[in-house]
Amino acid sequence: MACAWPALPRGTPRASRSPPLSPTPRTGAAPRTPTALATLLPPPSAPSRPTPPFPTKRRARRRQKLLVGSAAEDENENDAAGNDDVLDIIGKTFSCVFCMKLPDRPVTTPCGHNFCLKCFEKWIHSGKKTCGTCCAEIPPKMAQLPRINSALVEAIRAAKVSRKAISTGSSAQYHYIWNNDRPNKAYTTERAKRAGNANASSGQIFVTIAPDHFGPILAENDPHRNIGVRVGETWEDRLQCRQWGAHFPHIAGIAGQATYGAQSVALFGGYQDDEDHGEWFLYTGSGGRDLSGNKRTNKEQAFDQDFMKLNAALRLSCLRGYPVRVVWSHKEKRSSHAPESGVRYDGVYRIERRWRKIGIQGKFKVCRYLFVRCDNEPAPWTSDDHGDRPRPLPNIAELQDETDITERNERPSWD
DNA sequence: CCATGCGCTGAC
DNA sequence: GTCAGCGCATGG
Repeated sequence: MACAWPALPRGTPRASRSPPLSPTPRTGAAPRTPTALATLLPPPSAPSRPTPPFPTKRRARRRQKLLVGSAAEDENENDAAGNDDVLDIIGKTFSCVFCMKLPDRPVTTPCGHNFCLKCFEKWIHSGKKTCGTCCAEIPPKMAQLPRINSALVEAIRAAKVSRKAISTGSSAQYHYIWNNDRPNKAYTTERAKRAGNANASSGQIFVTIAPDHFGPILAENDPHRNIGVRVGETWEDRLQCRQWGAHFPHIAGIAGQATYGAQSVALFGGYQDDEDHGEWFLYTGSGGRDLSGNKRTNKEQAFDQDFMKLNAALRLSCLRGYPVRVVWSHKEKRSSHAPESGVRYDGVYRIERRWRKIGIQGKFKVCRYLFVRCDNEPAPWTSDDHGDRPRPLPNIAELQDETDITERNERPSWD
């Protein structure tokens, strides 16, 4: 398959479609009724109920209206004359030391000069150890792993597009009753105080999405700010990330249900087999680790992973083409695309392939997933003023000899 | 109910 | 730097 992405009509909003109420039991698993887990809470005037924690009645969700959403708005792309000056200034001030153009995936040296990521790597690989502008030394650490300067990315993008007012629509009229008793930040119970935030409990959940909501978090589910969770939004830690709904589990890297699908994944560098290329990456399933001794995690593989539980959730999302939210942590130490600090929401991806292989550790099998970005908003590391467009699938070397492969075989779940 | 989970902290 | 091990949230 040369191109896995169907050509979407230009300007078609591709976001926030909930899966069908009763997923067809293609996998043989019993379909779960979403409403069983979740009941819409009564309006504020109604008497409160302590549980369940989230309302999960699946309503038809409003189509997302994003920055680069509608065809009508696209017509205006060329009238940004007022921004030319800004772009000029940015171009002069921040241009790539190597190619002299506006940097693509910019990285910034401590001396304050910028490179495209690719140009920087070329520069380093050609043996250079100093900045091409001021000859200041480039720290070995940066030479080895340059991190994309997301602030500059933002600045360039802001100069490129004249931001249009976002129509917010009506905000959700309900919120979770149980939430009201919780503080704004993570907190520790009396019993857990000794270990501080290590044993913290989540604070309020600020967004009104159901815990099994697929796709982006829209303005209508953000009654506090009315903007939704935007690509690039960054939080201090997993608990804050949870509070804004991007990824609910506190420790686990996959949010999902075996018979329903996966809502989100976290890239934390916890699995050696993970491999990142920004717009696509290879993700490793969970499990296969010995958690005896009251551990929560363990780096060492102790047995094969199989497609049960969370790994099955990812497999189902792959089959159905559901959108999966992705958050990245600064703990992912091997990637230029990871944030410098905190946890960042990077938009929705689809899982195009799923297979298994012997892990890097050499003994046991791990579940593998090919994630490809598919979001209406540009990624935090690019200065593009548009979201993802169809692109060919990457060539995965480890897939050459693999026979047990699942491919996405339904059209992607976009509106 | 029990098992799992790519966190987090203080203590070395 | 390494390490143990806790509450909590979630799935089953």
